[in-house]
Amino acid sequence: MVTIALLGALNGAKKKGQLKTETWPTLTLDAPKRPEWGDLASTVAMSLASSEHKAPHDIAQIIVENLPQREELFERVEIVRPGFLNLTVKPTLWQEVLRAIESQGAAYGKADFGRGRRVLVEYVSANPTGPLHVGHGRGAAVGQAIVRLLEAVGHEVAGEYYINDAGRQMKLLGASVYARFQELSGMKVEFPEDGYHGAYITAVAERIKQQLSDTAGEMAPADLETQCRVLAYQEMLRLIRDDLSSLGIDFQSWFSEAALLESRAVEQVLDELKSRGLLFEQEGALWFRSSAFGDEKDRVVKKHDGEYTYLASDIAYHRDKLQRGYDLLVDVWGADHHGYIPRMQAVMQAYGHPKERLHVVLVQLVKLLRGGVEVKMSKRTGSFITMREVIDEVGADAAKFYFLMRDSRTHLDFDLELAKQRSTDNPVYYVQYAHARISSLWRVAAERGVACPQSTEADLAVLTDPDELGLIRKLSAYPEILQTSASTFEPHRMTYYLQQLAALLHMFYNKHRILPPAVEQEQGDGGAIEELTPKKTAARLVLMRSVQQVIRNGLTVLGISAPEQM
RNA sequence: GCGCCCGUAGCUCAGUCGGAUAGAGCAUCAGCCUUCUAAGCUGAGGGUCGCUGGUUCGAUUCCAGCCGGGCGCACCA
Repeated sequence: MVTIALLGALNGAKKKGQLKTETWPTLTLDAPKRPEWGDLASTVAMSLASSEHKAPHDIAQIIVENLPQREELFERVEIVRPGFLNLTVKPTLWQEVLRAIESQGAAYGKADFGRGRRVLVEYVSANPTGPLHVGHGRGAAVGQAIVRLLEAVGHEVAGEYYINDAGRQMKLLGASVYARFQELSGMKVEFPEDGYHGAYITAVAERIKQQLSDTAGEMAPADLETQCRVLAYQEMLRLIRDDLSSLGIDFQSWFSEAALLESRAVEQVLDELKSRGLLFEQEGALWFRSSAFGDEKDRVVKKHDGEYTYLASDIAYHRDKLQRGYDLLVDVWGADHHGYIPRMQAVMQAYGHPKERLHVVLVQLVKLLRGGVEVKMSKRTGSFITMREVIDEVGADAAKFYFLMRDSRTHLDFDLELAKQRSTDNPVYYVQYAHARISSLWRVAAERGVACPQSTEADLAVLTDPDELGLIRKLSAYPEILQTSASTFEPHRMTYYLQQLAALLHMFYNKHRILPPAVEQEQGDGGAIEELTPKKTAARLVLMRSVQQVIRNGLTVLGISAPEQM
């Protein structure tokens, strides 16, 4: 509404010939850092200075003169030093925020600029060779949050897990389990080099031994090994699904690499590229000319031994995604794969798309701490902390919140002790508690026979206290946070915002009364207690409901529960 | 060596499509106190935004070069 007024002022001034710039810069209004600078500030005057050949201050003056509805909308309009335009809006406008939250409910903050665009978010995609570890957990939380963020701004989104169920890793899995299987049968065997050493491998071997107890004796070793591979794979995939679902994450689709190979999609795709001169043979191998699209060098797709490289099936896989009609592909990868981005973006370009058609979100490692002390993990000995262990210890909500607290590109310190603490030192608890605390207000209100009015039934004009207006202002910022979060694929902005909102709520709650004291309670003669009229109670209840709604909306986007009580 | 990411308070990190005195939490210090839901509340100190140049009316933000950390540079996935 204020932006419209500003735009009106600019256009009005242009009509009168006071301004001549062709197209206005995008008008951004942000909340200034200091309260005395008003509610909203604009820097348009300064950014127009060069194209108008006028002093910023004069331009600001012109804008102010042309502001429509100046009296109705603004309490105060100020021009400060270089050319800041500081606007203090009428408190009545803030009431609109509460009405909007109430009427839009769960939709408050959402947008539809993604309308009509289909997006596929591929995430986790861990090899089905063992349980998920903590790093996968972070990728899972980030992926899910991005799916929901993109949905919230109107995209049609699907989450997909790409299963690497073909190739070397599977063979190693099978061989490792088979070796353990043989050991269980009393044979001395050499364990495969680069095999999987984890205890879970032996556990799988044991189960397989039981399952096959009748028929194992009659099977050829090769068949047995195949059996081991297939059964182990199935078990691992089930394990992964279970782990993910205990994190509250489910995928719309699971895409099998083996199925892709079986459909001969890889051959087709390579033929296609070949016919367009994008493949060439050299030193007995087949190469993709990715350097033609900005990659630093060309890449092998088919090795001299006739095997396809991982890249070959990845090209086919991404080609498949494009053919399924997605307008945007988002891949969530471990940060150690960053070098892979140029060649996959080359694939996009090879198919005539801009490289931005594929957006890769990188997720850095998680460093686990317990009470400030690092929990050492060693891949070599197979003693790593699984995602399951973390969820069992701290709970899915806390795990997700922590995974989403930082920019995914940076290393994350995750303190298990802190994450399970039920104190305000624990950010998850702090935010959820804000929500639960408001729920408890409804319970107490009911006990005391206080009705919780709709915004139309309450006189919101009594919300004039700086703490009240501060909360409302924060609530009004939510849509922009959500939308920025979505368009930059950065869920951590949401967790940060929620912590700030929760902090304001707790401060407010500690300082101000919302409900009148219970009748039987002594009124205490300390005169410093602020006067609480039924009108004020009603308005504050409306405010509290809005805060609760926004916290719930934010947590929901992040896939975290908003408990009624804790 | 080349490429990508990171470098902001003692610690963990936000912020930055260039904007006004750089923010939060933890820790530290100083008070207060047991409250509608309670595991506390209020306040204070703390910074050459890695360094050096450049562009600009204005740079923590953009550019270049350096320093430090991580990762990647396979006919592995």
